[in-house]
Amino acid sequence: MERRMEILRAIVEDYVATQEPVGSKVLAARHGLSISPATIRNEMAALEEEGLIIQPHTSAGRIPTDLGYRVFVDRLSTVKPLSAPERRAIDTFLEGAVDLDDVVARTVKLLAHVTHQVAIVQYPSLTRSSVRHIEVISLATNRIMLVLIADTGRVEQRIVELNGEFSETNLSLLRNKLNSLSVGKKLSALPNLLDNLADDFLKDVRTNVLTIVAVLLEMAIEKSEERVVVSGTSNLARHAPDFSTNVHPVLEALEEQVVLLRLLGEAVDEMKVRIGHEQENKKLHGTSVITTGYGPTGEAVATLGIIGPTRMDYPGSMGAVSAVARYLSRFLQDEI
Amino acid sequence: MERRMEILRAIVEDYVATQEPVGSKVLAARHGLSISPATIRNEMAALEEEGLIIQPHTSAGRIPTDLGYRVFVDRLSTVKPLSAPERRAIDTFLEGAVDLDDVVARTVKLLAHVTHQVAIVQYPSLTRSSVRHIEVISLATNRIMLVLIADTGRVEQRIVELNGEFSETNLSLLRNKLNSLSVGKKLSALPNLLDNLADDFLKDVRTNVLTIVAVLLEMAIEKSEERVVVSGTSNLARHAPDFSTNVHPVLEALEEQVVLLRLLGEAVDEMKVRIGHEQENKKLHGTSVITTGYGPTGEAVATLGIIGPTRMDYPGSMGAVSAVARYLSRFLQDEI
DNA sequence: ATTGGCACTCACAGCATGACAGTGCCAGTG
DNA sequence: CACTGGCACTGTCATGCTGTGAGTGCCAAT
Repeated sequence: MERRMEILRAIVEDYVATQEPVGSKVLAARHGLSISPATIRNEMAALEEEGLIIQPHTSAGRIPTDLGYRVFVDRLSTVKPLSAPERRAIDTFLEGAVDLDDVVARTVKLLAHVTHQVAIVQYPSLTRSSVRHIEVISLATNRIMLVLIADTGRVEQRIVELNGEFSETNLSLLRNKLNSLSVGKKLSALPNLLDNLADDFLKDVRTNVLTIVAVLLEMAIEKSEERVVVSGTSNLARHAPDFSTNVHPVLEALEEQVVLLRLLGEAVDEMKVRIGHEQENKKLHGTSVITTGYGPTGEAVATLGIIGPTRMDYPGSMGAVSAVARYLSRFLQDEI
Repeated sequence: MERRMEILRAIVEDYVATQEPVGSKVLAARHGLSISPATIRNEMAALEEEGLIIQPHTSAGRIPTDLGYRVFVDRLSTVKPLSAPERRAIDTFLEGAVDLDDVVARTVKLLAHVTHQVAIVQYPSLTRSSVRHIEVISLATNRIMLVLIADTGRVEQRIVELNGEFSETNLSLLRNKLNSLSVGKKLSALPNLLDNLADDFLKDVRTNVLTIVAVLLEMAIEKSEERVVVSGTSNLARHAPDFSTNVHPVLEALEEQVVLLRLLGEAVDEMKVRIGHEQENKKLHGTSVITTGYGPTGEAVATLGIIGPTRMDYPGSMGAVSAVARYLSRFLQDEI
């Protein structure tokens, strides 16, 4: 049984490396297994029986099934650590980022670069952030801008059109109240915290205050998980000989924020691997996704990951994803 | 001579529609030209002599060269107007956009959708914008956030780390000075306008003021042209049978901001078409680019456009690009 | 100047062929 | 009883051949 798993491992590694169905002979030769091809054939038949490998046609070697990859991944005890140059690359890549946009943009490029896959990075989730500051800026007599600054470095702004005038006095009153009520609190708590805010204002400005609060809540809650960036789509071409059938749906899927967000899922700390048909989205059968959470405090505030063909280098990619997440978390802790 | 051009037009249209080399016979049949195939052959030979068309191999029909497309496009007097449903689609698509990010994101999706090509939209250039407001927000004792709001709707922010304390009094002094000096002025004028600002402050905060001004100028000038968004990359797959050789470099090119910015070029009002080898970037030979400027005042503050295979529907695409630019300009005028 | 006719050229699909990689099965061996 | 060598079998793939058809260029006739 142990030997059979060893053979599965060899098949996966060989197939990932060569992209070609692997037969009993080369397997015996290339992988220092001290058993004969005939024995391997018997084991292979058993593996095929279990649904872990298949042969594309009678006279071909075997390739792993999604289930085969699954078992392979589950039996990995350690992910491949990054090489020294890779570690240095990460450092220099992130160095000198000026703001969160910059950090995220650099990270996603970096991840695409080290894994040679398509990288996806989600901005820190607003619902998991706390308020650092809320600013209300007067742009014109009946027009203000709301700026919401979260402790994760995210900044959201929105212009609000008002009815009639809103005095500078009222503005600073509002600003103070907003901040004293909400700074340090979770964004998800805002609706409750700001519930009665308008009562403290005179009747004639109350509707305006209500409008502003409504917009603020919209910014904080509704738009909250919205931002995701993608990089390295050209890597899809690298891995795909059978292309236009294969890549078109994937590209399509990657263009939809909703799909991406579902792909990343709820931010959790541990690494997740979804292989081929394990994914709900039909367009992404044929690809695997590796995701993990990241966050400045060590607690996940968002997710990042990669997506690539099922025949990918799992140990390597998993190592890279986890390393980049770790670096990013550390960086956010220091800088933002 | 006029007839020859008519034949070129027919060849281009037929080839764009069918994707297949077009021969003299079908040309005579399908395009109501009241001349015989033999005559067409003679004209075709002449067109080939002039370098406007070629035949991929001896026994095949003709396809236009880049130069052929060029002549075809230059002789277009009118671009195809959009259909009523398309116009309605634009309206509903842009309706309800809440801020500039939203507008730009919707526009690029829209453009990709109506043209079935890859769409590129540049954010309004900061150097062509004027200052609407500058805000300085205190986040912590030695940490402030600078927010720069431009009249084009663009908002840039940056966190600035300070040396030691910076009092609330100084903050509002700085805020007032910054705004009174710069509101309504072009961003490009900021360096001169803010040159002596620090002199008005006491010595002990002067370095901090200098830091802040430096960051502000960096935001305004250096980062200025930086933002471009792309959508519809999956459309590349739609048009490409000869794929992995063809699309990989294009995808690569589209991932580089620098390339995109060079592609869009200086924002100018009139529509530009660059066909195949007319482009500097080698990766984009084989594609054509249609760009045009847009801006709320009718004056171009940025560029948008599409990129697709040289064998594209030029009249239709040009119509769509110009219409979307017009709608977007109008929308910005009203809303932002 | 235009056209019908004709010989000519290639690309391409269809088919047969042989080489080859890999398998499953079976009988023999320690 | 697990392992192995041998062998017949199967299906893919590359190769080469052939006929067909689309399309051309040229020429003589109108």
